[in-house]
Amino acid sequence: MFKSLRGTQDILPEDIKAWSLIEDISRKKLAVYGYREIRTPIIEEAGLFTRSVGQDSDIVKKQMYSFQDQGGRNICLRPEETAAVVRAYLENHLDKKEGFSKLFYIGPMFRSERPQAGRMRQFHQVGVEAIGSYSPYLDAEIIILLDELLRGYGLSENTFKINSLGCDKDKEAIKKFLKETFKGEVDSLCDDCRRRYETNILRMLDCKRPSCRKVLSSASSLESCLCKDCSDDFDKLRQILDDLGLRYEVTPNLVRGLDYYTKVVFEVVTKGLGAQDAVAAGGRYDNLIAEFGGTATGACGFAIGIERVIESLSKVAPPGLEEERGVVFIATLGEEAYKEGFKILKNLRSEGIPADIDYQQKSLKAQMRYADKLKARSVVIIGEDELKSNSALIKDMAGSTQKSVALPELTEELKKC
RNA sequence: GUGGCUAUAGUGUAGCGGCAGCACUAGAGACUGUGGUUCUCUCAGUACGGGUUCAACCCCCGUUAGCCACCCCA
Repeated sequence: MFKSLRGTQDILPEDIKAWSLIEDISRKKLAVYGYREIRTPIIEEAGLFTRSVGQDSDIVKKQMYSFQDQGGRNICLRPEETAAVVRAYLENHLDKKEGFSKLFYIGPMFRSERPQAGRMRQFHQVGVEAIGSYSPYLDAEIIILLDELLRGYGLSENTFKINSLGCDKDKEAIKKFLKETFKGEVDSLCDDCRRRYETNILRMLDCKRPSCRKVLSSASSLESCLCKDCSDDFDKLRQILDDLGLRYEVTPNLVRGLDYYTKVVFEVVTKGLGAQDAVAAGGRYDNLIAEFGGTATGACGFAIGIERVIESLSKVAPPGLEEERGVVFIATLGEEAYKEGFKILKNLRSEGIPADIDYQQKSLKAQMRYADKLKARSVVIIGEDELKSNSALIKDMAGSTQKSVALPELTEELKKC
């Protein structure tokens, strides 16, 4: 027997309701905010991500599904979509056509991590990318949009964490500052932090070990490393969010794992998710467009983890009941009646009335039981007697009443109920 | 990738080194052609591969998968 690959799952009909709900709410809200959908390929040139996400990031180093295709090209399954959207933006000259673009996507991403609750190897994101502005108002809009989306899904207990990494120069300055500050204290840090000191020094700030926290606390006020512009913009963003009444926490140790982030970064954690509690995250990436060969311009975006939203939703709110289709069930007795019933079935469906029939020609009792399971609103019953009089019985399942109707009037009659 | 825990019908769960039970679900039926309640019957299981033993679902090892934490991230 074949099984789905590790870290992948089938989304069954019974689960689909939650998924389409999230997709529908997202599309509606994103349209209100002026975002337009973009779909990019699932496979991309691997270099797209090594360049943008970062050579040293875990995503690139050990989580990408990469392979060589028949032409010897290095291909990978996209581990995230920001880089792909920027690639598409430049490749299709959106920068020339519209200058400022608000784009969103919904789709699967792939990372070969060890699976655990809220962490799949194929997972799905709804994300937005607004390209073409440096304004803190855009940052604010995006954070507000994220808040509205999450609330729209039904997630209300969200904590917004924000921080500023500063521009490219500031980021370098911060790294250098950290390198020098902790030069003499590397030995007192945990194994992970010693590794981070070499590979991704910013991540050290994220360490949860109390001993490391103690050592690192002296560096927690990185805001002092920001240049005036970055610091002013961060202040401005906070001011806007305050004015709009969005609650957030400034989290100085919030660092994103993707290299392209600059200036403001944010993350939303929600309840009921265990260790993988970030439902959404994002930030600015003002260098990426130029990095990919475009004219330097600002950009900002986020991605929401759909599985995590659903997971969290299932903890806070029980799933709703199955939607009523108001289906009409056709029950027949005998071959001739079945033929007639099959015609009626086709006519009802042509009229847009949901209708079903049994394909095994079971006993009437079994057909009725099946009709009940389908939550049929009415059942059309045709047997020998009905065929003789060219009529059918319509049974109302809720009221348990039935009446005889001439076949030519059947569809009209069923439309009424 | 590291560590820990777990694995019994489709689902949820008992059990014992010696015939694997229960509930739900599914299917059939309870006087000729009528659902929901009730009753009866039926289908269906010890994840996989080794080992110990007269005998393994049970003990041991490995594999796989899931869960939890780390790591990382959505």
